[in-house]
Amino acid sequence: MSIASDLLRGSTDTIILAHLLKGDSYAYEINKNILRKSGGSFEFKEATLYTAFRRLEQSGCISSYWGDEDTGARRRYYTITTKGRNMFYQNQKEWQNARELIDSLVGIWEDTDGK
Amino acid sequence: MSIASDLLRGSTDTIILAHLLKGDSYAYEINKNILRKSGGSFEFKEATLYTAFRRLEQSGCISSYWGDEDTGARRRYYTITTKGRNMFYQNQKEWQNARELIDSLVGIWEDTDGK
DNA sequence: CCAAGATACCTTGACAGGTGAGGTACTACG
DNA sequence: CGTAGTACCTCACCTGTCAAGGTATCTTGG
Repeated sequence: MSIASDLLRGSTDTIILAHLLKGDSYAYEINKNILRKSGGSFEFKEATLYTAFRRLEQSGCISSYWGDEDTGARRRYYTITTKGRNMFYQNQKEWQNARELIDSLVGIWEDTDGK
Repeated sequence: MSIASDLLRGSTDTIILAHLLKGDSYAYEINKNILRKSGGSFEFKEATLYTAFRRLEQSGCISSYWGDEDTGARRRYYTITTKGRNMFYQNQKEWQNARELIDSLVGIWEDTDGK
């Protein structure tokens, strides 16, 4: 049953910022990109997706504007800000630390000390 | 400042189960082992720690008994159950999947498709 | 001897993020 | 015309974290 969502919880914002680093996009498209990149195994729930974008905008990491398509559903495009870029690099480092920490804590380690 | 706790959120139970896999222990000791293993960079907050143990016991993954030390603070020891063992191996697999997924989503990837 | 710190446990209330369930509006297809 | 896809949004609920408070015992330094 899909990927345990609590494991992704701390990476939601970072994943979104990573996509916007490549250029402006809109929530729905980013989610479909994630689905494709994960080989169909993961995408955000819609409620999670849109609240994440709102959170990121409110904290000044991204800014938005309406697309001007005159056909089909309207799209809200997002741009990553300087603050968002910094946040991303920071989060990326934190992820690397956390990953190594968890790896060392959930692995089947050999004894590290006598006793 | 320390490790972002949201990144650890989904691994709390797995980390505890991993320790109990090596033998019975008590909450405080496990937390200090975590602190030592992380090189002093991480340990659970007490409230988080004890609620996690209670959660695991209520879900049948661990069982507890009071230690019989007749000196010092009393200790509640925990034993991992068969259910807990299965849970651990399951969680460990999920962690590996999640880790790879996040790695692929927060990395600076090269283009994967034309456009 | 007594204060401080370590050991070891516990609970409560607030808060943040994820999510099910619901909604809107447009386009395309058969 | 009904269904499915695109694309957005909101609300109420649940779960896990954590600051803050508490209890009790033992050890160590002044």
